[in-house]
Amino acid sequence: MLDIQNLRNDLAAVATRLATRGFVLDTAKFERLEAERKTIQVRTQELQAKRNASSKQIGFAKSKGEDVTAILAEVANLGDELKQAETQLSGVLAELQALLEVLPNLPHESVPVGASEADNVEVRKVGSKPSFDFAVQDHVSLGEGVGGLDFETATKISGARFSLLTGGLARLHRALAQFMLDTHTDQHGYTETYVPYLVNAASMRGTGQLPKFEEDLFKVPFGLPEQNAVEVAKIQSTGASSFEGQQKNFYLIPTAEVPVTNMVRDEIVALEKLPLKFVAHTPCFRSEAGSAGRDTRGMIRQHQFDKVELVQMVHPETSFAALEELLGHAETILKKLGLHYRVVKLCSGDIGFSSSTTYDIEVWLPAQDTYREISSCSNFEAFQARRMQARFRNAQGKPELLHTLNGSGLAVGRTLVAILENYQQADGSVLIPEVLRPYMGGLEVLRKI
RNA sequence: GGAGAGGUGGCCGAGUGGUCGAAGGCACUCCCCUGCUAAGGGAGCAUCCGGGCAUAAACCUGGAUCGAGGGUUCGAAUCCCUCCUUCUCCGCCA
Repeated sequence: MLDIQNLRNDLAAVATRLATRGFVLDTAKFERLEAERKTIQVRTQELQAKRNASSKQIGFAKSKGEDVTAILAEVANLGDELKQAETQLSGVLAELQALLEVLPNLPHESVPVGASEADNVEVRKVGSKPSFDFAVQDHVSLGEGVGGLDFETATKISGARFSLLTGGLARLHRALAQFMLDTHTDQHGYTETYVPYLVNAASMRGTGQLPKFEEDLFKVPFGLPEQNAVEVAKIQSTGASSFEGQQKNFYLIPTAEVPVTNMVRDEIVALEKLPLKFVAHTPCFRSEAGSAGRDTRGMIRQHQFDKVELVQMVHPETSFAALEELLGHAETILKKLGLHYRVVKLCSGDIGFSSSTTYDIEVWLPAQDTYREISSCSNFEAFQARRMQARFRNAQGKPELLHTLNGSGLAVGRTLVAILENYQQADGSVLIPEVLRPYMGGLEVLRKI
């Protein structure tokens, strides 16, 4: 969430910066709501002050045994007016909040301005493309060739966009996750974290998935069955205010970013504990709404995939240094695996909703003859922290919003794809990168069956 | 799932309708005294949001917040309802 002070003080500048990411801010609406808010809030607070003063008087008078009927008469008709003002105020505040919640973050000034993916800026290339003196296969035929990659059965069990791994491939998948976790905990100073995969709406709101991107999530109803509008109205007409609590939803996490970052929601972290660095290996669930027809072959785009996620909560002054550091941590994995990749700085039109600055790491996939995203590392500055009220106590002892960052280190499924394609041999077997062999019981190659 | 007890500031904890945003303690900050591994005295010390204010800080002033939401009342931390959540015991369970 953006700082509302920012919008109040310099609405035009905010609108201009949001425009660079293709977002049109309805400034007229904001100004109207803000003006309404101001008058109504001032009036409401005046009425409240009046009521509070009178009530205090009554208490005071009563304690001295004086007659209070005169004061009581005075406040008698204040009630309705106040109630009306309060209702109006909460209505305007809710509207403002709704407007604010769907505003994306401001791109950092260092972010290149651009409209789409095509305007992203390549930062560096690391390693080089492997050369093959035979016709390369893609990961699907390689996986089926060495045995253990089975989309047909996955489709039977669940449907499209799921995969099933068995045997050596399943172990390689596990080996990758273990290797990544070990590297980040042993060498990069992250604390390993095991987190819930089902989270509540407040957590999704905190990191920015809700309210705007509900259709991208898997929602799991829990508790009482969902009521229809008529039933809801009936329940509410009985004066029950608890309707909300009787039926709720869980959401399957689309990334470990959600549960891990929300660890600090509504917390005030001691200064000396910063930076907080967590790593978690979790499955991720995405509905992939709107991506029908894209990447339908293979493991590139799935409803369920594993990812090792790096999350940091840092002092605002160090967040951009932390982003570079975190990006380096993700790159380390690719380097150790001997995979060729490039780092891309996303342009203003391509960065995610909550992000201020994002680097993507794209791994080389020979069969597709292209680079594919395998990690995304972002600094959210205070955007998520403001939504979550995640703070630290600064040197002056005052609570201040943290900066949050995260990045994939790495997407496990796509790393598996990259290894299959980059380490393939002429005979259809796949070499296992050396760093993974200890995790594979010493196995050096996945042989074609 | 059943029974019971709780949820109050950074932490502990008092508070059953009225000068309560909240005693006391711990921690922290500043000052004084004393002097050397620590003691005494004093002061300050929740958060968020408005208005004064076009702007940073400061200041003045108002409002909201005692798990959440709703209700009763001139007035709610306190009474009522619902929900969430923690703990203890029992049951069930990987």
